[in-house]
Amino acid sequence: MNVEEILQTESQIPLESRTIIHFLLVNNKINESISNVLKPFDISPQQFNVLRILRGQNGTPANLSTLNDRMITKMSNTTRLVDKLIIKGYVDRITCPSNRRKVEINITETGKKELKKMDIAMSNAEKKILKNLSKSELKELNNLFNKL
Amino acid sequence: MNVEEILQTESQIPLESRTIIHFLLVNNKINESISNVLKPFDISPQQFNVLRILRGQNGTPANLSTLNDRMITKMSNTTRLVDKLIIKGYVDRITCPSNRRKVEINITETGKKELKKMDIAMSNAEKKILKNLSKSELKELNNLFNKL
DNA sequence: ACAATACATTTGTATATACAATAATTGTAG
DNA sequence: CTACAATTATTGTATATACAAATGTATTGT
Repeated sequence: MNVEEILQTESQIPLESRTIIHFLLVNNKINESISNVLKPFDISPQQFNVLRILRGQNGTPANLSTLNDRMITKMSNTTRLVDKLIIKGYVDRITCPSNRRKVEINITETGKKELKKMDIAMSNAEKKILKNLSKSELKELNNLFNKL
Repeated sequence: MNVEEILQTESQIPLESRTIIHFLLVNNKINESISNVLKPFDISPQQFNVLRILRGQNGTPANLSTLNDRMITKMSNTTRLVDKLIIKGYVDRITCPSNRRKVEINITETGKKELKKMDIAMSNAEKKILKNLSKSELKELNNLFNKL
């Protein structure tokens, strides 16, 4: 994935700008791939993200602010996102007994089962995206990201 | 930016998944920063992208499919995106005389002037995002991206 | 106990985006 | 030269997202 080629420019782009643009281009590719993986499951990347967070809770219910904190893409409307997962039967939501302002959101058995299928598809897609990088290159990439 | 810390998990995530998640997290940070830079100019990242492409044309008008090809984030509605830039007076659009199916889109002088201001703000933001990476680390990052 | 404040979520609304359908123009095969 | 296919852009519509306002509940100070 070459920046100059895609942008069709001959001019010299400053290294910082080039890096950011490069980053956005790669990100786009990743997003596309993720969307394709999830499309058969009729679930959006954000919904998938929420499901994974809930599973990671290991049975401890999550409330909305917890979800928001841990979501990759923060969005102001986790309520409606959870609504959609409820309709699909992947999560349930009850008002927190000890503090009725809060809600308790849990992944259902159906949700876990479906998530497992998605994981496999996702894992394959990830490997495909990153197939040209060696283990050490992957580590290097993570190290660089850590610095940001 | 540490993945495990943000995801609040103690479990070992496979290197590939970790890289992708890491990528998405960094991307989110970049997007946020870009949005903040552009907010005072009342322009979306996509609109900014289109303006830059048009400037890069050096006077050669672009039609919609050219824009679509070069845009970082492809979206199906470049028409309405251009509409908004026209309202702001940053670009103009005429139907192509030689092929009336096509349109010719150009950046205006006002557009160029505003874009110059945005560039400065954007460049500062880019430097800020990448401030913890050395020149050689930036190059390394670009090299890794090239392989994807 | 009451009012004021803070908290957690939900709802309203405007804008953005994705995808499909439509319209307008051009190219082409017979 | 006409019918049909291909190209390019626009419009319609449903869903997603961002941001602000509203709702319901809990906490705090007096």
